[in-house]
Amino acid sequence: MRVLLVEDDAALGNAVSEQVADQGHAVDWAQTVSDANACLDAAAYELILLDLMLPDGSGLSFLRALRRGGATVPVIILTARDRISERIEGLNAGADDYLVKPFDLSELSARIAAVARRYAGNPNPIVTVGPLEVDLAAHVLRRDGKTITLTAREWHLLEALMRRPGTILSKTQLEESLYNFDSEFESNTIEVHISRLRKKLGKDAIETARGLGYRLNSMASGTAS
Amino acid sequence: MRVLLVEDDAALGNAVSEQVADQGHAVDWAQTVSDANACLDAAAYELILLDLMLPDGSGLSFLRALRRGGATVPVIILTARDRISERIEGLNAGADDYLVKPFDLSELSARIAAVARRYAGNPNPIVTVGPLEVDLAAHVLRRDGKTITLTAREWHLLEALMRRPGTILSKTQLEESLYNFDSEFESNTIEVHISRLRKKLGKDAIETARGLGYRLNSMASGTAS
DNA sequence: GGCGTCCTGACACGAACCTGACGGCATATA
DNA sequence: TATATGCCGTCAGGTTCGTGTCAGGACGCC
Repeated sequence: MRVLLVEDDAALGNAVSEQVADQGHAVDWAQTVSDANACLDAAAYELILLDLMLPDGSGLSFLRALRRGGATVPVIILTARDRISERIEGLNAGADDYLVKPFDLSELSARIAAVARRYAGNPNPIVTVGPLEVDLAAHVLRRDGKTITLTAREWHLLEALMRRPGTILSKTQLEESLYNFDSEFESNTIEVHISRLRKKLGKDAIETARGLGYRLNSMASGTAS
Repeated sequence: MRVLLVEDDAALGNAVSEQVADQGHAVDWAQTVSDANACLDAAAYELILLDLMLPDGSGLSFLRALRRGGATVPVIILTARDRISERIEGLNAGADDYLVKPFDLSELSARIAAVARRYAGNPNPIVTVGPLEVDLAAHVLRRDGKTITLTAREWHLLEALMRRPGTILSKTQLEESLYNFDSEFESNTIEVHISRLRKKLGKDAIETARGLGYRLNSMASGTAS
């Protein structure tokens, strides 16, 4: 994870950033609100550790501005023990959590790990074409609930076909999308890969248009052999 | 939201359930672990408030059992001020948050609101993948009850893979999550670390997809060599 | 039927991957 | 400071398996 630490106290900042780095995360340490904003402009963070008492402005309004801007990044507030109202305000301003200073470093670790776990990620978009469920990002393909494994070439081919479902793509076009150049020679590579794909996806998943090319059949319903 | 309160102290239980109800949520109040289990069988909850000191068993083991069963419901722990280790253990056992007794009721409200907000869109924290139990916070890894120790690099790699179980991650992606930058030139570091990880986790814990990358195999069941 | 296009099993090559070994480096211990 | 320990990146040799090629057959179209 990439973590932004916003904290003006040098000693605490050092300790925390070291601890976070030890946990294997990349840390950027901002000492002021304007530094923090600069960091946010420069990089994307998965977690922000935010001190509320900063020299050039309130961490609270920084947080509120962040949330108003639609940012969903988890924020953990670092706050003093006696400022209960501040903690409440922080949570209401959109913080996910807080740590009371002085805090145990192992507690910090646990909380960061909790956020990391929670952060685990939004699922990838899944496209369905006919009976096929495809998660292009994860390279997961399912048919009737059963997962099908494809090779690299087969994925590229399927991706090319899925980019324009229903429309016919010529062998030349498909070749180009596989190899990024037109093969000067003719070969039947595409035919072979189409054949291999059909064997996995089901015979009718890909339709051939004689003399023109191939297209994904979004209506297919047959079964794989 | 439907909230399950597990708390044996009558006075506190009354106060809390009243407060939660005032916030517009439905509350069920269980005074023992077995009561709580009965409630869970009977209804689905969006939030659990859990006291750790209960007459008929530890709230911690209740929580762990809950998580082991795959439950993703947010859990806020209610704990005494002086029990820091308990709080940490609680977070590691899969709690999302804790409140230190005695707590301000308005703070409780703020925390519930925070959970409600967070609950809106976030997916499951990952604790077990296949035969592996992973405690990211404590950096403890278990397989078949036996703990396995990993080196720093191995942890990062495993974390990256666990963040998206089942999806294929390219070597480049894995490299980035290890080093926070793309290595300009190629080495087989990832391959080597994958090999070392497999030796510890079991051969089939990580699947390789030739030409694409690697993925955690959540179905793995073989034994480590 | 005759022709061209497409399908598909078989096969061999080589890229991608695995893994044991080694040495550099950092940290711990005395 | 000297020694020991363990992690990590590199390398080399071995292995696996994806991929292109080819050939014979099937199919559609005139």
